[in-house]
Amino acid sequence: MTSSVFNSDNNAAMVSSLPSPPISNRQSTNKTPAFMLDQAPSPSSKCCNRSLVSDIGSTNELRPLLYQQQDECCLPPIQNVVFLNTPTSSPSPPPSSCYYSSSPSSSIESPSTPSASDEEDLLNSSIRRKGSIASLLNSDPELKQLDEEESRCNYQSHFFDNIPMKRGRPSTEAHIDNVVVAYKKQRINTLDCEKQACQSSVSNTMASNETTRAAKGLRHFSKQVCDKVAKKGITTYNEVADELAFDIQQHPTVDGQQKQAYDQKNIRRRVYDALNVLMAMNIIAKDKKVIKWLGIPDCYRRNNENQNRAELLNLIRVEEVSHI
Amino acid sequence: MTSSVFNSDNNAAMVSSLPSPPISNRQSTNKTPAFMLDQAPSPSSKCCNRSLVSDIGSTNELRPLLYQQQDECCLPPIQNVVFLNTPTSSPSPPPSSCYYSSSPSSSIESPSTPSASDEEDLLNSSIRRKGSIASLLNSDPELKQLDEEESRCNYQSHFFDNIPMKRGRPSTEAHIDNVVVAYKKQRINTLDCEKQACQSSVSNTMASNETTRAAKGLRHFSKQVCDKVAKKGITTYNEVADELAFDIQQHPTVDGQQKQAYDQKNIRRRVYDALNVLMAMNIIAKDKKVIKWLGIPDCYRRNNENQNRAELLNLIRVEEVSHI
DNA sequence: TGAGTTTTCGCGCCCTTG
DNA sequence: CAAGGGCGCGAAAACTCA
Repeated sequence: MTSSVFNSDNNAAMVSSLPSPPISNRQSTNKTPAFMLDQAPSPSSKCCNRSLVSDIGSTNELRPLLYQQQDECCLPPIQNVVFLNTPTSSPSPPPSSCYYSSSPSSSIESPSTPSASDEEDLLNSSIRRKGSIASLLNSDPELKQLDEEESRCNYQSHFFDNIPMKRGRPSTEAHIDNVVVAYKKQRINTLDCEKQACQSSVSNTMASNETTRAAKGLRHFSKQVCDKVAKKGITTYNEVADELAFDIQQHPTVDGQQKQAYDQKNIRRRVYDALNVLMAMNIIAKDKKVIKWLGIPDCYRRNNENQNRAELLNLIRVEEVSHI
Repeated sequence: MTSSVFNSDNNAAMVSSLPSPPISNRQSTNKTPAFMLDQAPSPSSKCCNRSLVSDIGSTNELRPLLYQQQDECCLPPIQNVVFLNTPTSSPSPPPSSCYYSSSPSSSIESPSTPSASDEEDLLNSSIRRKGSIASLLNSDPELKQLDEEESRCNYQSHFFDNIPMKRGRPSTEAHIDNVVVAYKKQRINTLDCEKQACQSSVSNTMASNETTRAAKGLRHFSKQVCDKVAKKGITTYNEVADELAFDIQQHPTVDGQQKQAYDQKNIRRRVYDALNVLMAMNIIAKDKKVIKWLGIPDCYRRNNENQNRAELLNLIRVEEVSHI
């Protein structure tokens, strides 16, 4: 019973009719966890709460949720990053820019797109793997933006070193280039991330139709979970899970709603995973059913010693130049 | 079938005979299957790195640990977490401050490693590692300790910085340089994180030998994964997983080695989960096999929209109160 | 290229906890 | 009993290699 069904993509269409597995777990909880207003999609930020109760017939479990919201929040939607795949279309990050929009720090995001030529190569390489999430995440549509990021206060840099690919060692110089590129890219990511923080999953609009790993899985859900919790400040598992399930289900995805195929049960299970990791890092705290956003512990923050970093950057930069 | 086996505490003894679950994935295929030492915690084993090869018959599947990877990946042994060699092994978080002290932060495979004198220890490290500090510290008995966290957020931290040393990629010097630079950069982050790590669950003093959920599971592993990545700055899945597996395996826990019971496979699987969540949050980035610590994005910090959030929080809180 | 391996990790069964 | 979450099978993705 239950399981397997989900994979088929299209079932989404028939939403209600979905063969959804018995979701034992979900059932709308009764207790209304305090806070949240149920239902409402209040557009404005606050909204959200799990309220959507689904509860349908007792037996039925599909996803009745409603509302959805996505306001600000953080992290870049994973998927967005996708674009690279598009053949011609180019990496231009579509709406991506939006994410950043509101970020206070802003200043960044100019989607200009010129793009560093070299990077392209990297991209290509990555592209082939269609969608590894990682690649998607790291994909660098925006390398160019690096500069800007700099401005950003703290981006971080470390990364750069990334490397080549393939198991064998790549040739040196090639490697170097990669490294550099990688570095740049990463910077970008960082930025985005920050900015994006604002826009949350919204962007999913695009890309998303993947249905592939990039569009589902822990990686995908955890970002959303984090954003939701961050946004709400205090919430509950059910609230998060319900919203997430709802969002996903609703996900227009233009073409198809295959996505919704993902079973709620699965999403719910994943939410636990994501929350646990966040809890482990003390980014959120949970007491009973109440989940609180704690924020990032300072320790993890990246800017403390900015200056040091700055130095390093310069240093690096120098190297970069020399190499190139 | 399968599963459950591990839980029994002693199976360690009969290593080979373990009913080990079919480890499909792992299988040591030809390439030197390295296995961990299943059996007893051999105290002195030098092992450490993925190198341990024990190779068993091809068929055998026991804990084939893992890595075997080929060249490049071979990371040096890890660890850093030195000090806790103490025999008795108390879980008590020692001087937390120390842990990181000498960490060589080895990261990716540097075969040589001359620079750090200590490295030699690494070899032995296995022994000392016995209880990785991290694990000890982090062991979370605390699932509930929310309170602390709160305080944590800003705790402060003493940081000790570690000094890095080399890491190097074998070939190309250029690359090496980059790496070095990277390393430096990362140090910065690392530091923060490290500090944090220290205090993190300090309170755990007790507990650890739980074997219960507090001592295992995603929640437990993710903290460790995070700390490791933060510390190393740049690393790889295998490095992290191997270390983690090793630490856990070694974990003396005085009384029993029940812990080691945790199958490596499980740990490895969990590491993927943890890394994915961190990736989703842009705390780390992965490119190919290289995992980089990015640090926490500012967006998560609580200031920007703080006010907004704060408002909501209050609002919610109020509700909470009323409801409860 | 395609077959064969490995690495990742989706997914959800089912055992713990509350 | 329901919420929580350990755990690991099996399949997709990423690589290797001939």
